[in-house]
Amino acid sequence: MPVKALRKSGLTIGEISDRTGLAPSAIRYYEDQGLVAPLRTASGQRRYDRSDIRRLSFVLIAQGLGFSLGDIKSALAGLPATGPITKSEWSRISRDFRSDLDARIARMEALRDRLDSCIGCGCLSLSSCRLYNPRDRARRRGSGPRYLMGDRASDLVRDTD
Amino acid sequence: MPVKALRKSGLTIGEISDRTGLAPSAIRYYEDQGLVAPLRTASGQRRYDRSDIRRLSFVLIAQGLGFSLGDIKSALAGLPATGPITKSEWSRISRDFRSDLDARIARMEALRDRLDSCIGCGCLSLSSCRLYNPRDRARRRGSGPRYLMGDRASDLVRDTD
DNA sequence: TTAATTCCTCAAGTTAACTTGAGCTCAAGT
DNA sequence: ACTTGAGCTCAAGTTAACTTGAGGAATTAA
Repeated sequence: MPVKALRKSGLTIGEISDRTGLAPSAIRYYEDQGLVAPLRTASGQRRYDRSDIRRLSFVLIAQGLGFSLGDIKSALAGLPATGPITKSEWSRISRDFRSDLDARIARMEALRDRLDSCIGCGCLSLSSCRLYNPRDRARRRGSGPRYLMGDRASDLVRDTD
Repeated sequence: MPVKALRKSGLTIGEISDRTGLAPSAIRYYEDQGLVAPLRTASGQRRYDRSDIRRLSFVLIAQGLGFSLGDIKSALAGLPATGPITKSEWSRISRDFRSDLDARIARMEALRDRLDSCIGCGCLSLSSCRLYNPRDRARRRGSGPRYLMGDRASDLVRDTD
């Protein structure tokens, strides 16, 4: 039989850690959160597919851009939980993710371009200001109900400050 | 004397809350963090300047874009802790903040434009990939030392996945 | 066959950014 | 004068995203 026929059954968590820069504990945590689903050996050790490196790299990057694991899980929804991911599947992710990214980019650009004029002129207290986009990003940390950015924008309509 | 001569001594926390959409508890928290410094009445109640609405709106927006309160505090450093903020002062903030914003925008655009090709082709595992920018954003949550995105990029050089 | 690594699970700790609640004071309306 | 709605402080709880540590099993290197 061909020399290079037998492939290892998968990558260990340590190898994945080395390849992605993620701590093993973080990788296990992502598994708990349903972001990655490695196989197990008979003795219970995790074995990852090579494609999981790519998957986890995506998690890392999207996270660095401020997306929550929940956001990322949604973006990844529909991909096969295990096994290689095709180029067309990544393309779909790309399309779905793009609107999110575009919205964020637009907001950043608006802040960048308007910091002078917008903040300087008091526009920030207008509910119509582009920087307050109620439909974008439901950021929440801490507990209990918290209204989202822009939810009470009606209170901001008066521009007397 | 002129009819409208006497101005109220300042805005209460409730008024600030209504105008910014921030919960009073959040506003007090920001004060603890040094982001705003209201005066106090003889009895100890907080009294805000009108300019604090603008200041807090900036906090809200920057936060929504993923900046930490620490980042924002730095951006705000140098502004007078209390009293009105001039247009030129906001312009300075704008300039200082702009490079941060530009870096983020660039990274988002890179991800947006390269999701297909970059992730699809395995470029994500290259340390040279633009999406891994070691100098950008030291995100940390949780405890203990954690290496930053890109710190171990050398482990990612092999592109065999 | 040790000895050293690496891995496993599970519980508990950590940080940021707040919220909630208790207990009390203050201010505003009638 | 009173009652009710704001405010105040301080301690403790919460969520996300992990880390750390204890106690134990499995792999790998020598």
